[in-house]
Amino acid sequence: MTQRLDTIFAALADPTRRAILTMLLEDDMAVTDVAEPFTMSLAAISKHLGILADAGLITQEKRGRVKWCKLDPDAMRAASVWMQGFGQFDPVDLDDFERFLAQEIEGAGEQGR
Amino acid sequence: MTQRLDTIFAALADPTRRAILTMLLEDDMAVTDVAEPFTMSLAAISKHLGILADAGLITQEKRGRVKWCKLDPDAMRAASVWMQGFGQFDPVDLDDFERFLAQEIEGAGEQGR
DNA sequence: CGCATATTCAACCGAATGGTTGACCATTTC
DNA sequence: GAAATGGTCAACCATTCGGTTGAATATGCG
Repeated sequence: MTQRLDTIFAALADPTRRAILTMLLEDDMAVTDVAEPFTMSLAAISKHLGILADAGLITQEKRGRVKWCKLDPDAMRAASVWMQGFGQFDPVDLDDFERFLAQEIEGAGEQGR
Repeated sequence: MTQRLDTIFAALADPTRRAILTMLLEDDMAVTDVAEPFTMSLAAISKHLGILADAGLITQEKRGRVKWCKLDPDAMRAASVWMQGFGQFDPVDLDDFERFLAQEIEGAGEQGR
């Protein structure tokens, strides 16, 4: 479990990867489509997706020559459970969250690191 | 905000730092006392605490020659809010969490990295 | 004052991270 | 079958990370 949290939090620590997760919240996507809004190479995105998959944050399924990426909430839930132990947080204001998402998606492709 | 999530998740990605946070859940502690259960050097722990403080996960206050470390739930809440946007997770079973904590604290000092 | 205690600083080290490029493999399409 | 498309692999590079050690800086105590 400790091992798992390591990889989950490490995966979440990168803004590109978080942006990818928020994109996948909209819909499942092929690797190439995930890469489209970013300025970095396809190989780099492919690596990021690999890290997300290792952490269990997404699953990848190959159908034909395209590999579909899909959000998998289990890992995030595990981390969330851990964090919530540190205090009972207020229920999330989903409007706030949507606004935040819109902003983060918008900024997704702009910078490398 | 994105910047902040970077440092928060990066801080949480290290098992030593998570163990420190769980220790601080019990009570505020001086740096030396935080270091006591670990096998690594005091300087290393001091660095870890600096990273936790930078991320806003703890605050440090110097009183006399001892620096007290105190959990600060705000940063964790910010990250938790972000994560909860990915799915409405079940309310946490606090008994489960306590059991998990006991286990993690126990194992805290055993390994370097 | 002089010594012990609490903590950080600085330099260093090996390993991991995030990115690049170019070659490669697999699948679909003409 | 040849060419285009989707994706990964491998080697490389600069930077960051997690740790070490030894010296330095406060602060408290007899």
